[in-house]
Amino acid sequence: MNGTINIVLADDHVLVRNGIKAMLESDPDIRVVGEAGSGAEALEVARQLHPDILVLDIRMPGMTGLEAAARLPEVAPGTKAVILSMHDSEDYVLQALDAGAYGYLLKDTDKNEFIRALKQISTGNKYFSGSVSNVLANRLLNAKPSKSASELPRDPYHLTRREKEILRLVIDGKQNKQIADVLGKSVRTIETHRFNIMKKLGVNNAIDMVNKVVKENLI
Amino acid sequence: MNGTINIVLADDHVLVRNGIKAMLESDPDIRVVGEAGSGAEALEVARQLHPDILVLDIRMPGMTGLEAAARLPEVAPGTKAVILSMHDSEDYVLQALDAGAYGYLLKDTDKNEFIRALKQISTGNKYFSGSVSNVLANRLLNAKPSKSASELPRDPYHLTRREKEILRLVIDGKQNKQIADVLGKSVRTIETHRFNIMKKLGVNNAIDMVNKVVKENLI
DNA sequence: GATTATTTAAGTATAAATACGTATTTCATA
DNA sequence: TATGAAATACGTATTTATACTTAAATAATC
Repeated sequence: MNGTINIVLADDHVLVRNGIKAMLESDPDIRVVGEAGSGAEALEVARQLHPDILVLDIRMPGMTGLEAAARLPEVAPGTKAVILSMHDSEDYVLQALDAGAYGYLLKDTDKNEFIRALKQISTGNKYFSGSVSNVLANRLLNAKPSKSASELPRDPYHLTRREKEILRLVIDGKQNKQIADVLGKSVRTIETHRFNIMKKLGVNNAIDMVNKVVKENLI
Repeated sequence: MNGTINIVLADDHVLVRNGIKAMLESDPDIRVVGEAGSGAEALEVARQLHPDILVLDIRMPGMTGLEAAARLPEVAPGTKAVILSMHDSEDYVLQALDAGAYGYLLKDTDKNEFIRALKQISTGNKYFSGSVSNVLANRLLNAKPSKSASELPRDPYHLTRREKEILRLVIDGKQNKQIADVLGKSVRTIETHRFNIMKKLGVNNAIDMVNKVVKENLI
């Protein structure tokens, strides 16, 4: 990353801010340039300083961290909000996402992970504590409920393992020569497999093979 | 659930297995009870030992970790699969989810996080490395915005009308002879169009052409 | 009406895929 | 250890696709 990451910390407890500040500034690339004790104050400081990242405790007097995160783009468009919380409550996590937060970290996140998270976020990625990913993953799975079953590779054509492996490479656009090289086999072998695969699938050319595989979600 | 967590490690490199094993067994609650060097072997060992967690490297000879994860319920219903990977590729992460994996950890995950992840997974939660959560979060956010922009066929390659028409037929699995018949043109004409299309798209074979068109939502 | 873009199509080669049949080796498993 | 499935590989032949170049006949547009 290019240069120092400027951070503003918002938490209504000075002690907590000090603790986090000490933790973060042990890394030479991170600098805490401002602090705030409430959501409103956080926005005000962010407007003045335009830090790279605004770390917001979720629970603060007046305006919560979630609210502040949602308003952040109005006052400091380039600044990325990160929510700090004690709980990995599903509600909070999803609200943070909705609020446009770039991260959701638990307060018991250890130092290394915290720093890693901030660095990743400063590059524009999102970072959610691993413990929180549970919420995201479940949400994603429930969003596409019927999929997970039919998303599993089906196998109605009794393709062997090798055949599937080769099929995968074929679909990836590799030609027989390349596949042969990758697998350390002769081109003739690949051709044979390919012939057998097409026979099993009942198709007459490579493109129909690809279409069939994609459509029927084989592999 | 409050006893020892039994783990089976699957990675095709003994060194990697040893490293992870040493790392994990520094925790008194975790025991590595088996190892495997391939996806198939992993399933076999899982069937015999029914561990709490099966840690699968994503890249293994023959059957990938993702495939093995998907098949795991058939051979060891209670065992939870965790994918280990070098990359936080979006594809892999989502595939892992689909495969029913309980976790996706990057290989550079540090010891504490690794152990925390396994403990959380053993209780039935999911755990995705923070760096990976980026993928999940974006997926969740993009789930509904039915991209009005990318829904429309894009045209960054300046394909002519005829070229698109032919491209459509090619993707439909038609071969040049058939296309020529349908359009009442000579096969050479179709070949020329096809050559020009591939040139414009910058691909070297039909399958990559299909892939590109599908992926980039041309046509 | 001149200019430009598109469509059409051929020439000439090479490379690759398709279509089988056949056959050996490997390997899990009965 | 016999058996069958899977993986390996060659032979032979035909068909398609790829890789260019060139160039004419049609549009389209300015």
